[in-house]
Amino acid sequence: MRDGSPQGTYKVQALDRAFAVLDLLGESETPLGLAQVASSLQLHKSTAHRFLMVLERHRMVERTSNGKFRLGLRLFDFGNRAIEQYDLRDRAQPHLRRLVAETEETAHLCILEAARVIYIDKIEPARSVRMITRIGASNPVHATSVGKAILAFLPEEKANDVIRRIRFERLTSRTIVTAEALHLELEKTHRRGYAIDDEELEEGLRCIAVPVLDAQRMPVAAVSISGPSFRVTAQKLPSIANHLLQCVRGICADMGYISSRSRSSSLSA
Amino acid sequence: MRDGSPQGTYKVQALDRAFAVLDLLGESETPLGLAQVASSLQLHKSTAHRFLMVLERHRMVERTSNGKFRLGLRLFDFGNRAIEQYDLRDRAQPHLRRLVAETEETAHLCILEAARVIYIDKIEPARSVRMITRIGASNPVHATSVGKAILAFLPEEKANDVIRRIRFERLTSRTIVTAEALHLELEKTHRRGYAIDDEELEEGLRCIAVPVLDAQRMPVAAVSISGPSFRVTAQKLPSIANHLLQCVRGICADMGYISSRSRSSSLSA
DNA sequence: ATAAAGCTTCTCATATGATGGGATGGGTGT
DNA sequence: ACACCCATCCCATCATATGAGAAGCTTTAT
Repeated sequence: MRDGSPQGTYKVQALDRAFAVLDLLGESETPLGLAQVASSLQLHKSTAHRFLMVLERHRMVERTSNGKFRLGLRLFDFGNRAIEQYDLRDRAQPHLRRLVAETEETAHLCILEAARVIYIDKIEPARSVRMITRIGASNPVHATSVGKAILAFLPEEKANDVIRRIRFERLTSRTIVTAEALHLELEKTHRRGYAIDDEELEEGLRCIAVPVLDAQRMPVAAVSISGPSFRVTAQKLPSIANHLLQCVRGICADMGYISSRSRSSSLSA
Repeated sequence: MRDGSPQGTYKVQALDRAFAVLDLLGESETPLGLAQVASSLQLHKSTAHRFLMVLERHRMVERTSNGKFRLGLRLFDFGNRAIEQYDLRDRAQPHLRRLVAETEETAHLCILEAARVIYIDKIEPARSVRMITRIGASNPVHATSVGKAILAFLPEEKANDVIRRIRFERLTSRTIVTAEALHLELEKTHRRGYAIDDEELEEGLRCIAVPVLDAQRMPVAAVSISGPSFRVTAQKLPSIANHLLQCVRGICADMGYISSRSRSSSLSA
């Protein structure tokens, strides 16, 4: 009973509804009026209104000049508090910046949660076209280089726990969609020392990632470089991987993950 | 009736409680157990437990390995969505970076909400000791350079609305604690073109700020440089102000705030 | 080993507190 | 001026959250 938490029991209607409101506002590109919120969520006007007023009091939503609602900055506050614990982010930034300067492609810093990877930082090269990812967003482990990088260096036990939770959705023609194929890939990844996502998440996008291992050699995060396939070519992979490894080495040092005789075996280029 | 919202009416007990839980976890440095949460908030164990379970289902809180609770990464997601609307932040970053490189002191980007300024970005010089501010946090307008910078360039009307809401708390011996004194200071600020906080928020901390004006010349944000008083000396202020003005000019250009014959009058050095 | 204390998880009868029908009023466009 | 749409507000009803308490589980003390 210590595994997943399939039991959807424990309800507090009001909370579910409130979060549905926040979700809705978060999804919407533009601020929404009361009526829109109410009808989208099948709530009655008065109910939606009451919720919005309470949420506004807590600054979880705010109103635009024309009276419409959007997410409030309190959430921004909470979000930053939530991420603070992972001071990994702050410490990693300078290293990521150097990495981006070297490779001229977009770098991401991710951590694992359940069976998804969450983007906790992103650095883009000045000249590049913007990527669509948003910090805070998440993607499935099985279709990302960062996901595979972390999984490949997790102990069997833990890795299997995660893999069991994956819903292998197909995202492109190359997405890995079976646990067996994933296991094979992870083995290759471990030997190679870095993970590759060859258009498995998105057509035309190639990524390469390296895990950040803590003092106990447990992967706590991963750093990736992503770019259009025509720029991130197969020949360039080893060179990029080298930059990544160096970057991660710097992060580990900064985090105080003593390298002892450390990452020589499977993680040196 | 279009002014403040003093009416604390509109209650949804469940929501207030849930946010109290999040607040508590956000304040706490370390993760808390169920019992701690329940007693801190005077909730009964079962109630607190139910809330935490629901919050966990929504990933608003997560559990550490030893079963304690802390803020969840869903909040990080929401926070980033909330801030996304202000794409000001993204666009301003490179300019702030340059500013920090030039001045070698910490830069902040802030916006006004009610009678407080919210830090939406912070860039620190590599060598500096870390400042204690956290992105997402807020400070009262009357005791910050950014607050005064924005207020000083707001139309009378609006500025007074804000000032009326201020609870003039004293934070240091130099804090401005009366509306009259603040009005005088704002006038000086407007003429000068930049705002100064001379240890009014915190002993030993001196800041200087310039507002970011949109196409209608309305201040939408402010950029500041903060540093220890012994480094940010009176003589250096004009020079720093110049860097700030240049930085802000860049931001405005990037945001598409057409400068027309613009910021020549009161805001050029 | 065993007991005791402390904390979490779970169940259920109760009344508290959220609900939504509907009335009111303000704003906008025709 | 009229009609429409939308936000705000009120209040009787009952669905919902509540909290006392029992049962598990883990850790610490004896």
